[in-house]
Amino acid sequence: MTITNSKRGSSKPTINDVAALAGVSKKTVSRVINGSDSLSGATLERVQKVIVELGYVPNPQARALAFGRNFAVALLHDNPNAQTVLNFERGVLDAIKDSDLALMVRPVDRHSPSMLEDIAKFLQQQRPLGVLILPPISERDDLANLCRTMGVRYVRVGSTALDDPAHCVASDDGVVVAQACRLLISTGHRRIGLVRGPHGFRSAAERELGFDAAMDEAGLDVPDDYRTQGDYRFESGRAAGRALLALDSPPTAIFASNDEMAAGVVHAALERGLVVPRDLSVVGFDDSPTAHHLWPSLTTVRWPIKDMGVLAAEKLIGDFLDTRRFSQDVHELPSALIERASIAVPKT
Amino acid sequence: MTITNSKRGSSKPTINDVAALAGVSKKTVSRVINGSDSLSGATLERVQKVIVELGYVPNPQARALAFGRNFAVALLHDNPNAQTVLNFERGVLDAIKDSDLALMVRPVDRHSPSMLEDIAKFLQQQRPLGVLILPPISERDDLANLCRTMGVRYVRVGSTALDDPAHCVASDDGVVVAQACRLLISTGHRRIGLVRGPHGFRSAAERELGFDAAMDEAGLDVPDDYRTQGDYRFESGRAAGRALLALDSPPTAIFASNDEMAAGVVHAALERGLVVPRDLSVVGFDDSPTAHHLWPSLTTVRWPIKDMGVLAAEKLIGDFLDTRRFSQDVHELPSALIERASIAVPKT
DNA sequence: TTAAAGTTTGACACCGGTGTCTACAAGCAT
DNA sequence: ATGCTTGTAGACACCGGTGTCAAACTTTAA
Repeated sequence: MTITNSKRGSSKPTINDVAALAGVSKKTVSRVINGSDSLSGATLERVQKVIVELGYVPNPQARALAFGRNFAVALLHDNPNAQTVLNFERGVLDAIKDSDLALMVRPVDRHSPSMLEDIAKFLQQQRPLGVLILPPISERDDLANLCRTMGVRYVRVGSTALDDPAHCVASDDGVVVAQACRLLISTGHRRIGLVRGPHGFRSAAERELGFDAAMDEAGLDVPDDYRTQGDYRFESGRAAGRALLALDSPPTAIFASNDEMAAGVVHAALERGLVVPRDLSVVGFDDSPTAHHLWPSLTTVRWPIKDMGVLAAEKLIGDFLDTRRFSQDVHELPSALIERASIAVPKT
Repeated sequence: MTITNSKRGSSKPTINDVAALAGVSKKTVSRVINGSDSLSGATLERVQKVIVELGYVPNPQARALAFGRNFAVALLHDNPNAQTVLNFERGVLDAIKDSDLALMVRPVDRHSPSMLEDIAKFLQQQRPLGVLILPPISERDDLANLCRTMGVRYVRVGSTALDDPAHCVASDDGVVVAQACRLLISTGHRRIGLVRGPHGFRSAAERELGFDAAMDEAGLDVPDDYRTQGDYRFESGRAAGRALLALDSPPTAIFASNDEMAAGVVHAALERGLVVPRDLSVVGFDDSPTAHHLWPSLTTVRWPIKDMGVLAAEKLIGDFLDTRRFSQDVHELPSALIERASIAVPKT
């Protein structure tokens, strides 16, 4: 026993204080903290009692230094949608709230040429246990490779499985979009337009696939000019809406690949003096606040984003958590179709 | 000189490697890193050269342990508005991007009885250099006191100066709201209704004060039933709108204390078959995505939230930063009135 | 009964920095 | 030249944990 009591009586107790009071070595206390094996029931109990008595909490900074890793998980995102990021964050915090893990959020800039380097530097410096990656940057394989080569755990969140089940959490965009489109079809629509998401985005491709599936199923033919290109932003949706509505035989319903663009489509319709949904039905995707606030409120698709946060955290650092809500092998979570007021029976 | 080279050649260089290569002691390298005084130009230069050569970056975990503080600033928020949080975050990151500081984001639950304890535990464990507090929890003096007694620096963000200039960053809500209301008045409105923010919120009070100022100035009398109570959420705005429009002599314009409630007011108007802005002018506050996406797009007030992030960070940890954009004594930043399409000349 | 194997625990170095105190050199007044 | 102050840099302990390795004790097998 070479342990001395900490000098400053008022300060937070350290591992040394616990060790001294329990009459064991630091290392033994460390073993108790980390739930290591090979501990006799007697010592374990004694040490735990002292820990509680002193209200001892291990110092994360010291642990990080000795362990070579920060007891934290990092969230990498490129602000697809503020509400999404925050809700996901809530999910992650929910999952880790009983552990002594921390969450660090890292916004990155997808358009910066130094993005990968910046992230590499961040991972080098902060050494989180692992990273959670939100779309759209979750789709980048080079980022996943970076994590792999740097030995940092990662979980990618996406519209579809982006990686093997251990490294991804997915929604089923294609499935719900098909469901949404079937709703349009069963309401009577035959001429249905599409506003795509940006090129190169997996989510955009998945949603279009869902759209196609529903159209095929119903034997509906989609003319080329019914498929318009957007970039997930409001203005692109408005432009797409204007183009679609200016066609000789315009669609009676439009599926926009996200809510912002759907809002743009609604604006385009209103500009022409059309009434939504009487003259045009619109469906969006995301269930953003906008979808709720728009008039008419928008029928849309809601990602189970908070649950995805929980699941992603559990996948990433399940071994550090003592309670789990999801089983190991789940990786896809179902989205929900939120039916609101933007769909009606077509006039003709 | 008691320094030995690090054994593992491939690993990141440590302070020991730098010291050995430069032929100085660890402590001297430490002095260089921290820009301490009392260093001869010769050694400083030599050490700096080696640092660059080796690509040495100090290990934040080790620094945190020795320094007794994490080189990070924490952002405490209660999700007033997702976009606001994220934009503020951007500002903070902008300010610290050239330093080796990190940002940790901490959502808290204002309604949880253990909020203060949770935050205290967080501060104890993570030991950030300081905390940035976003409204509405920034308004809580007990939180500020907690920081003060725990010796953690803090800066509070609010609608008005919540603390002495060194500890707060403020917008000028009252001033812009008055300006917005003057715009309504000069457009011809005489019957102007108000949807208040929730009781006990400084921002709500400030905005009402601005409203009052403009009304007084114009000698307009505001009947009691023109002042309705909201809680910053959509539904409360809709309810308030319904109540106002059901009055015998309804207002021709309504100022809602935030955009969500303004959206609710717009819904209430549309429900009655009114056309906005022809039959009712509406002004909101926040410049949220909703304000932009609504039809008609909403005239509203934009907080300089990103700049407030920069300013708040500079106030909090200016001594760790080598570049500053704002002068020490600025603490109020001007908001902007964003004129869009929701105001028109009243019919009568 | 004794050797071999397994279990539990401690001493000690170490992670990579910073604080304190001291040694030494240079600059200044006496 | 002597003594004193000031500036510069090093030795060493320390922050609060974890890894390694060996000692002490227990159990099992011969």
